[in-house]
Amino acid sequence: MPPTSPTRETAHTPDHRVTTVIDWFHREARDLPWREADRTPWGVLVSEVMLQQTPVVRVLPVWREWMERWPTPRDLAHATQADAVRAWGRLGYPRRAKRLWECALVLVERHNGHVPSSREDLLALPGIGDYTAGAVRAFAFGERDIVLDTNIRRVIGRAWRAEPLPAAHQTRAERELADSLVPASAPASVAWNAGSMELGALVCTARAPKCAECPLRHDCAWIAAGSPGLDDAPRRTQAWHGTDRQVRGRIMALLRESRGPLALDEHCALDDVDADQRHRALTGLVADGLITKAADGYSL
DNA sequence: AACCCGGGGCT
DNA sequence: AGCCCAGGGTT
Repeated sequence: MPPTSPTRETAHTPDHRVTTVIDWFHREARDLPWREADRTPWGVLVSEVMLQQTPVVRVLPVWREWMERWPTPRDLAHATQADAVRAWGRLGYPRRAKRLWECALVLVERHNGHVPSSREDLLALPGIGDYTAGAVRAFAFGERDIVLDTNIRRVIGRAWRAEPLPAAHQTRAERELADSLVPASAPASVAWNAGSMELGALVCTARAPKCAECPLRHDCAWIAAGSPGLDDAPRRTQAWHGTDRQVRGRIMALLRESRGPLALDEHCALDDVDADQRHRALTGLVADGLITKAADGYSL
């Protein structure tokens, strides 16, 4: 048996903070349907796309409806894009529904109706980026991978680097630190990925962290430094009222609820919207492939 | 690197 | 009323 060098020993001994998060997760994990033993890779993929920028409580009912209607990629591939966009409801960012539907078509055509498990194949799917590819590999297939969403970035930034909030863009150093923290064994890596994400979502939240209940409160570099910098950290304010995004959302809502085409260029429900902005929203939605325009009006 | 893209619930 | 949030694609 070869002697183990100190550096290798260090690299393979999990940081005790990682172990603490894993233990906490085994005690406190929420019961979510896409975490059940009977979950499918397709269900996990759908959940991850829905959870991009949308909180769990809003995703739950829509995910259940999708799984009931379209339990496999083949089922969704037999539906229309309009069906998918309607069933998306008010989750927001409806391009995700379109891409999920396109995803189902690709899975049928190129992967025999199954979700692939390699990073390369996953990244080639529409709407699947770096985060979602890692999440599907970890949570659907139990593979060891790096999953670096905003929650995990915040937990690592605070507990290991004493930083109040993650920077706008990932750095190489951050990526390497995150990589070094992922346990070597696949099951432990999955528990770390899910657990650090859960900790960030429930306890180590962005603006009002519940440090008193945190399993890392005695080991957190940020707390040890006096929890600096949170109040004066820049806020990402995003206007909403009167924006193009709001108008697009209103148009999508009108079309979801309409059975036939709508003459939206002169629709009374959009009377309060500036004509230029209305036109911009409509042409943008057509360009995005979310709606179509015909002689009798717009439809999904 | 910068920009665009929803929406609801909480404080 | 303001603030928060399980990203991805395009330019």
